[in-house]
Amino acid sequence: MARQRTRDKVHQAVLSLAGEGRVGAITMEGIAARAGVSKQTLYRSWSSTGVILFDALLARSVDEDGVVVVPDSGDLARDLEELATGMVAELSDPTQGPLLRAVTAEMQSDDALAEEFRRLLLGPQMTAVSERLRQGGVAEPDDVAELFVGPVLHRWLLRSRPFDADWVSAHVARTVRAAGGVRDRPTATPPVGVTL
Amino acid sequence: MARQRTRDKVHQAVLSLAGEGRVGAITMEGIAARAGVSKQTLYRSWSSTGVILFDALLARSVDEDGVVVVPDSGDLARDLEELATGMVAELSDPTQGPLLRAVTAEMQSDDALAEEFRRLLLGPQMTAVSERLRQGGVAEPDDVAELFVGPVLHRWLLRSRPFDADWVSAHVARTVRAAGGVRDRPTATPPVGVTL
Amino acid sequence: MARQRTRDKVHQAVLSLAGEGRVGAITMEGIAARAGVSKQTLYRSWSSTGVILFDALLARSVDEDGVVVVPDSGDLARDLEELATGMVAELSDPTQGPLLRAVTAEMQSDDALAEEFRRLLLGPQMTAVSERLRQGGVAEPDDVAELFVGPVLHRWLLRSRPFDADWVSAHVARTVRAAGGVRDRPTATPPVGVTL
Amino acid sequence: MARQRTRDKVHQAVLSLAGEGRVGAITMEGIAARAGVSKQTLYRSWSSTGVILFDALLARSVDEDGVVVVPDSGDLARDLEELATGMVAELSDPTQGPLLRAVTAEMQSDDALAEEFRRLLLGPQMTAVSERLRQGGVAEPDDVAELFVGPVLHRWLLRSRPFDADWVSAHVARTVRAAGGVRDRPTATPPVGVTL
DNA sequence: TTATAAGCGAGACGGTACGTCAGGTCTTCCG
DNA sequence: CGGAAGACCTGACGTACCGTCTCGCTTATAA
Repeated sequence: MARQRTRDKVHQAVLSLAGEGRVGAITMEGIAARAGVSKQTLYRSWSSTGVILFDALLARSVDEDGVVVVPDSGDLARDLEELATGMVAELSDPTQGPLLRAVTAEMQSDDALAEEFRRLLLGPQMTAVSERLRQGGVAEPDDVAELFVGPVLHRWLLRSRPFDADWVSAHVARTVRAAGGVRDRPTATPPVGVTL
Repeated sequence: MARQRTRDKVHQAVLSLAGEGRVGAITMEGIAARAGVSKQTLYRSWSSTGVILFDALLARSVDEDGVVVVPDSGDLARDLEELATGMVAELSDPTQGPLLRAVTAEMQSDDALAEEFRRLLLGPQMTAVSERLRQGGVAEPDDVAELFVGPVLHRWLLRSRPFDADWVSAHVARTVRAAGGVRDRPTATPPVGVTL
Repeated sequence: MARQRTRDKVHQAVLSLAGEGRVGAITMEGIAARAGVSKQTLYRSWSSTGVILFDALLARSVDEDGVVVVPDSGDLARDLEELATGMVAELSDPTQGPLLRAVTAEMQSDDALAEEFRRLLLGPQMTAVSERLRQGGVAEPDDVAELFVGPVLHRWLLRSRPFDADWVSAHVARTVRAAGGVRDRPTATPPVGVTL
Repeated sequence: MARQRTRDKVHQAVLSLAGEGRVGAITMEGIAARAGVSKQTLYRSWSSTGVILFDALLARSVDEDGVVVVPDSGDLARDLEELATGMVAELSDPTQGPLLRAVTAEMQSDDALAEEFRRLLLGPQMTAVSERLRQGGVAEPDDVAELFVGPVLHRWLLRSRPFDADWVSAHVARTVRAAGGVRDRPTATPPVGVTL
């Protein structure tokens, strides 16, 4: 069956539409037209634009192996800074960012989508961060992961202030302080990974 | 433009519709019908459902004096806990919560709405929190305010986990630790207020 | 585009609405509702109520073969009288009359509709009358056809006076006189027909 | 009070709007705006756009004395030709023509307007023509007047063919023939007039 | 001269219809 | 026989006018 072929065309169409701005204006009809696919075909596999956007996002962000990678150099502060910088880059990406915004918006009124989002994207990422923190000897790694990620989300979703490198460093410092200091291993081990 | 009588009818309609769940399904036509008002009248004063929802929210949350009040007992940890508990209560309120969700969602694709939100709601609130932190001797009060509020937003918007009292306490403790400890005044002063 | 089934429903709806008087109050929404059809479906095939009314009129008046028939008994005066009587009957018909009134009214401000009207309804009819006059040996048949039809239109559109049988006879006599008398064939031939 | 002043402003506005084409698109709001008058003032004196258009038309066509003038040189054919030429000129006038079209259209679904039209415009004009024909010894002057005017209306309203001088002459000849020939006075008398 | 009421502009208001867009479903027909 | 094409019903969009209804602001007489 031409399923994968169709998925690719649809993802391609979504990314190209998203790249043109106006992510909020993406419609089933628009995607169908751009992908050269019938509306019926879309509805057969996805129930709403939100789901399609999320699917496209996922296909791109877990590129091949379905693994979330978190840096693990042995220096927690350095790793957190790298992590935060990566997040900021993704959120600022002209394609990824708007897609994530749209999905986050739709989640607010679509429970099923929210569930998928948590299960396939948010959960693994939070787990990976938490795991890295536990490696570093942090006591309540889940909560500290939240403390680390929450302010980034706040700035981004509420658009309060732009990101800059100084803020990222200071934020890492605060997070580490909140965690009760670092007791990281002195020697490096392989990076932490979580399979989706 | 719109007479106060009309505004009241519209806000009333929005709240009643929001109370019935399905906030995502609120439409201009639905509001007009419920309020007993014509569509033209809505469009004359508000440009989208998002703007109306926000207006209704604002009218309700700054009831009379347009002032954001933050507790100030002299004990920063206690005040933050009270503050967080209040936020959680609002976010969990069956009317406020869904309205805020809807507005936050629409902000993602409506820059003007986002601007208003920041100017009239988010800004004053963040400023008030920040001000209380400064009173408590916190060094970078704006950033710490963000650190305090961000994780709440994260849990709520991404619906990762429900709120509970223990988490609130622990979160306050982490925030205080991240702020570098408290050097609060020993005696109470009047609560901090910020006029919208 | 539109399926025959849809066209039939629409024509049916128009005729039923027209039969209820108030032809001037016929609207796209009204037709859609009565026909059990969506507005989109109407707009897909017809650009205005005028066009729909005209289409319904046409569908009814050229029932099957798309031919305009003019009597041809060999006696021009008798044929013209029959023709005029038929016209008067149509204009007085409780469904046809109001429809024609409405279409004529809309033609005054819709050039495209006027063009269609001329091409598909007025033209063939005038040609058929003219042809019959030519058969009767009338010198300038087009102009005399106009002389014959014009006063009927005048009475009807300007609502100056009602039609009666005596007037019809006298009008035919005047027309024949204006044509310079009759030199009709003594023997009957098949009636004149013009294909639309 | 300042009634006449208002009427003038309104008539002025109507004529200027009519001169811009799109007579069918003339609205109460448009007239009010152009005339610098409130809608209430319009509704106080006129019940619909059709009535206003007709009023403006009337104010212009019976300029001062409210009299319809028909030429009366003693030569009926010549007078009819002059008359027809005048009618054609009016119907072709870039302001009068469209106004008349619009009024004629609205008459089709507004009985009260139709009645006024007949009483104040059509009636006097037909009577004047008929009177001139009677002067010329025509037997059934009312019907012949109709025979004379009808075809002009036919060409104009149904937009079948443009007017030209040759057609006018031929039409007058046909009319005279239909009337049974002319038995006009050899000497001229004052022109026939009918007071509105 | 000052109230004082009538005439008027401005325009908010509840409506109806407009013409368009997209959401989902169902049918047709081609490869 | 699966999928592209697209007709179809539905419901909401945002706009234009409708006809009614206050509002204040002239302005021109009556107190």
